[in-house]
Amino acid sequence: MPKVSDAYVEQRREQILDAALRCFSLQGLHRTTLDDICADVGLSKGAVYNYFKSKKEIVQALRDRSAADEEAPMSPLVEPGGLEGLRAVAREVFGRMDDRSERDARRVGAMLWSEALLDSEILRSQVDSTEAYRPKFDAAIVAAQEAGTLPSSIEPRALSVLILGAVIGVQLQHEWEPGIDVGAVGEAFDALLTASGNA
Amino acid sequence: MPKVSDAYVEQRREQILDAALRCFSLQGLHRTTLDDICADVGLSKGAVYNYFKSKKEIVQALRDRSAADEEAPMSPLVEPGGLEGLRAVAREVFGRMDDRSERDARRVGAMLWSEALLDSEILRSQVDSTEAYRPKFDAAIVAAQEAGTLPSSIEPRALSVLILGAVIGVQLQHEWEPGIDVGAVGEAFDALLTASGNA
Amino acid sequence: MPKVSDAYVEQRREQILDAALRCFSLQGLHRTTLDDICADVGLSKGAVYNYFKSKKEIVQALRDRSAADEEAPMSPLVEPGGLEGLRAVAREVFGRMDDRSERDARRVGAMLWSEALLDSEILRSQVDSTEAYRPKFDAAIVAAQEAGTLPSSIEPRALSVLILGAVIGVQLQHEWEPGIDVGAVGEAFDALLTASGNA
Amino acid sequence: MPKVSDAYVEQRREQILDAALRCFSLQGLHRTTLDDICADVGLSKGAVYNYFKSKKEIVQALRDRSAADEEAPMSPLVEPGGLEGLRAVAREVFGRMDDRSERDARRVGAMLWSEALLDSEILRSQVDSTEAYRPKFDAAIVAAQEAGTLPSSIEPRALSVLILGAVIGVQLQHEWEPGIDVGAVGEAFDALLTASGNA
DNA sequence: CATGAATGAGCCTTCATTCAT
DNA sequence: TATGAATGAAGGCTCATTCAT
Repeated sequence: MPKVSDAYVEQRREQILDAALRCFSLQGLHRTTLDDICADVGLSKGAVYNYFKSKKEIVQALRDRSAADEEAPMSPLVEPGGLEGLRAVAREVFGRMDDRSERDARRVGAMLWSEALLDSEILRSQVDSTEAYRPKFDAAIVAAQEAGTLPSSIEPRALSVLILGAVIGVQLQHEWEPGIDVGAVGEAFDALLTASGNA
Repeated sequence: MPKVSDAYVEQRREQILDAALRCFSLQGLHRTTLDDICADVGLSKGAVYNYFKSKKEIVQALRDRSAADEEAPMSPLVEPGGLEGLRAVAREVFGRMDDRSERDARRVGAMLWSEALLDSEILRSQVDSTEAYRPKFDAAIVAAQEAGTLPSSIEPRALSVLILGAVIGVQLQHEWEPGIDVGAVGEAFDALLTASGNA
Repeated sequence: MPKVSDAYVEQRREQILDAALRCFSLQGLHRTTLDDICADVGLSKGAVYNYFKSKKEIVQALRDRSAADEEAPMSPLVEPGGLEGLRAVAREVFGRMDDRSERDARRVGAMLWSEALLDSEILRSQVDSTEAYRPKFDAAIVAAQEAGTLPSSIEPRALSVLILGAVIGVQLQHEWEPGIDVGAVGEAFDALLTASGNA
Repeated sequence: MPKVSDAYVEQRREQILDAALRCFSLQGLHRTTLDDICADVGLSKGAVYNYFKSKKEIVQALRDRSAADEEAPMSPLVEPGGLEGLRAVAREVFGRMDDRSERDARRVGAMLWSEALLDSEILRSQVDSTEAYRPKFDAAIVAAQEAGTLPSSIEPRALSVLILGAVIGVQLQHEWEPGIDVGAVGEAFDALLTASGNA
């Protein structure tokens, strides 16, 4: 019978993950030490190890936590769906890239993209979360094609890879060069998509 | 004064970089040790340190070396330029993503994208090399717009960020999921671009 | 002042010691953690620390507890005493080495033999308990010599060391190689002792 | 091609093992840290790890090294063999127990007896080395029985276990209580063995 | 009395870097 | 130049012990 509630445990885990996110964003996954995280969260090493049994588990938890955040902006794919859905998602996603409060999450997210190349568990989580909403992407594309607002010659799956790729790549460039006007990039995407439908 | 010719030195450096590329591709920048690289290249640690004064310098050299490889496929931007140039570049770039012989380079390249978030020198090299051909991108886009084959409402710079982003993001996804059909993605890109010009 | 009876306290202590014995037998004195013991006994760490003020004290208590068990089989040394007493003790001791229910106690006992080399308190307890019955050994030997059933040229003290040593060493070998037939070893001891008396 | 000779490597390994033996004898296997060993041998930790890849490997090497030392005193079992061989071995073994220069080896040896209960590799080495000379023991006993100098009713294997056990147990007692006169114990053994043959 | 979260010293191990040969 | 033994600063993780509830 635990002395503290599950909510307390969950809260502690979140605190630790928040600290880890800050540290990772600042120093990277590998240069951040457990001591850094402990100092940031204000707990001893032993305490942290009561909530996560290894550094890798913290990284995993962070990766899993971000999966949820990635799914939210995809809802327009279902409703209204079609071209409008794709445009709404793009608006949302490109728009959020300037949100300061999510900067650490975006940076660490990008680091995990690299980590996924080397760590099969990270990769699994990464791919799973991407594949979770790819069908919605595909469906929206198909709907747009059927509505005649997107060239029907394009393979839906390929286009969804292309669009998701653009989001990923623009986000990376934006972290490299914060001066990049992601708002304009979003508009360019919107214009391109819209124009291609009027062909 | 060196007893050996510059060519010999350069050759040795290339051998070491080749070995490092293989190791980094396999184990990542941080998990690869100098011993791994030494074992791969068949030299002692002391020898390696005669050509690079630190592990970081090896990483830097690799990053710089890849800059050259990135510039080559961009030549169609100048000649023929315009929409055709953009399409030719895309064809080339997406086409190369399936080239097995460049897989290590692509993987390490992707790792460096992440490293650039943390290391200002890597970032500098990364941004410099990107910015080196971005003007050509922009020029080709402007040319296409003037030729009426691309919507003139799109901000050229934003579109170049979007396109480069797509390349980056598709490459990442392809490394995560080798099953992705990058050829089809290239075609999708081509179709999208072409269609938007006929609006 | 304690709210609970001494009997309750004693019972709890015994439960903890039983758990510790199982853990130590399985993992050794040093590899066993307090958490292991707590898990085995089903108490929290705080509870355990209410009954023993350190891990070392648990080890000590176990060592002290085994002293009692070691004294019991020695009673034949007094009655009937002499060669018969020695033979009876040997029968009893070698016979018990196959008792599954005492296996953990034997294993931990052997671990404490090693620990006694390093810890003066364990050593003290170990030596005290051995020396407690050594006089009886000596007396039985002397009695046998006087009865002419053991060579009088043998120094009693030396023979008692030899016999106790044999018991210790056979027990160790038996734990290393459970296949050893300790019954036969007991008979060999008996035969040797008997034969030497008929010289 | 190693810069240093194999002999140099072997010498370094021996130096480290010697240091480890001193530390283990003083503080035990578990309380001794790598730093203790490094300080004793006068090398850095990194250097020690060039010769042994873990602390456990040092322990193993020590255990294996002692196997050789244990075999040497057993040669009389073959020549002259029989009862005389057994007596000669006993004389040698009990005689060496007072050798100061082998004290650390004896103490660590005893610690390994305990460790063998928990570590299957140590156990393997321990049992292997014991079983290596047990056949010679058995053969000498059989020879003595055939010569009529040992009761033929005794099972040879059981007697060899008993004798080896006596050596082990006496050694342990001697380390606990250095005051024990092992010379006298050796004589007691000799007398017992001799007397039993005259029955 | 019981609980178990928190502490923090300490341990084993790794690895970039140096330097005598 | 090439070698690889040696260095030593960290880093991840463990665990006996404490103490507020």
